[in-house]
Amino acid sequence: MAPPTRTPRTRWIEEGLRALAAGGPDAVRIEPLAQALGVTRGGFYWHFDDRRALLEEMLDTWERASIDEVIERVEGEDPRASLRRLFALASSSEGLLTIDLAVRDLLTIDLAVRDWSRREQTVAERLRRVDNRRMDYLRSLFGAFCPDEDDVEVRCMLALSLWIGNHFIAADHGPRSRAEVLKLVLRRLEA
Amino acid sequence: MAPPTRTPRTRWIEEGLRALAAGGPDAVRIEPLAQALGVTRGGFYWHFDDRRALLEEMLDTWERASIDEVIERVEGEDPRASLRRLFALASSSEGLLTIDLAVRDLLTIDLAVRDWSRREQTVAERLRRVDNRRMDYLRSLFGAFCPDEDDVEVRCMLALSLWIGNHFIAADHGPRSRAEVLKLVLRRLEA
DNA sequence: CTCCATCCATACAGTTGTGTATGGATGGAG
DNA sequence: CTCCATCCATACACAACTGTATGGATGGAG
Repeated sequence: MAPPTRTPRTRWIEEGLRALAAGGPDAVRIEPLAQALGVTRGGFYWHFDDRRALLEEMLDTWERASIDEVIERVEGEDPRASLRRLFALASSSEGLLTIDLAVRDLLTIDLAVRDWSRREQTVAERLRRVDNRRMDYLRSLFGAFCPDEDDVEVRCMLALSLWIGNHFIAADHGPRSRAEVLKLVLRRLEA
Repeated sequence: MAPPTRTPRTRWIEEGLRALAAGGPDAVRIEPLAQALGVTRGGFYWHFDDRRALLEEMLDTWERASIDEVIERVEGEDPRASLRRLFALASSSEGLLTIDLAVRDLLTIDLAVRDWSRREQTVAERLRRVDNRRMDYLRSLFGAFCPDEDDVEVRCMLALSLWIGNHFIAADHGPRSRAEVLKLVLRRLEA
């Protein structure tokens, strides 16, 4: 049925996501992608209508992958332990997901999509779905040991902000390392 | 001495920063810039060696503008009031700075530069200078009413993360508005 | 072995941008 | 009025990419 298919759709999508992570949406160009895959653009236009179509499918893949896979990875009994695993993941590079992208890549794509969403409405809507899913999960974690609703919401916002800020902030912390500061913050958030 | 200079360097830089804010560094192209300014590229290459030179000067301008102007704007007696003004600024659009860019633009440029810094070492170094300056300021604010050093560092990291996260996070907050959540978080941070 | 689905190479036309070269305009200083 | 600094228009050479068209190649199904 399905012959060896030397360069199937998924390879183009993977490579596209890699390019997105590395250089943003403007860096996702067919010609360099083909070169990276060791072929010409010939096959690309067999799989996809045009560049837009690839970008859409890339976002489909990202949305599906990041909406649950990360959560599944840190889920467990103790909500506080899940929180710690969540932030440990932010610095890790081990493991692969269903699609052939490392966790580290998934995180970098996340950041790229965030910036992208500032200028594309459709991307913003996808990000909203993903972020809402994550917020729900965070609410379930904090809600497990915080009685106050407002308190839960505050902690969720701070946690997600921290997750993002950790990668977008370039500041030093004097004698402390970033990892140490993160540990301190986390201890505060799960108090 | 200085004739009317119809389109001086600063106009190109301004328009470049506007393009950066709107579409990221890849959107800063000479041809469209010239079109936006109502001229051809003729004059551009008189002012600048090449596109890189413009990007450098844009970053110079941004670095100088954002390293102090925002701080001057919120500075005052009460550190808690300064904090509130800081976060009020994050949603405002009033007022102009020395260069002819609105505060809102300056903030958007900030986000664009953050993403940019992930792939350009030189940009990352500039951002580090700016972020360190801001962190120092935040430390002075929190330090005014927090005795514990670790506590200060935690709050600074959270505050800066929140400032950024507020713009990069797309999640909803159930019955609450984002502004309400921000107010709750701020109350917590200045407690 | 043949056929067909799948994928690739190549060539072409068109677009958009870069950087250079060159010949002006234009207006204030002298 | 003249000159010069400042700025602009135009034209050219070049590069990179997009999308289309067309003719293969390749390998498993039948």
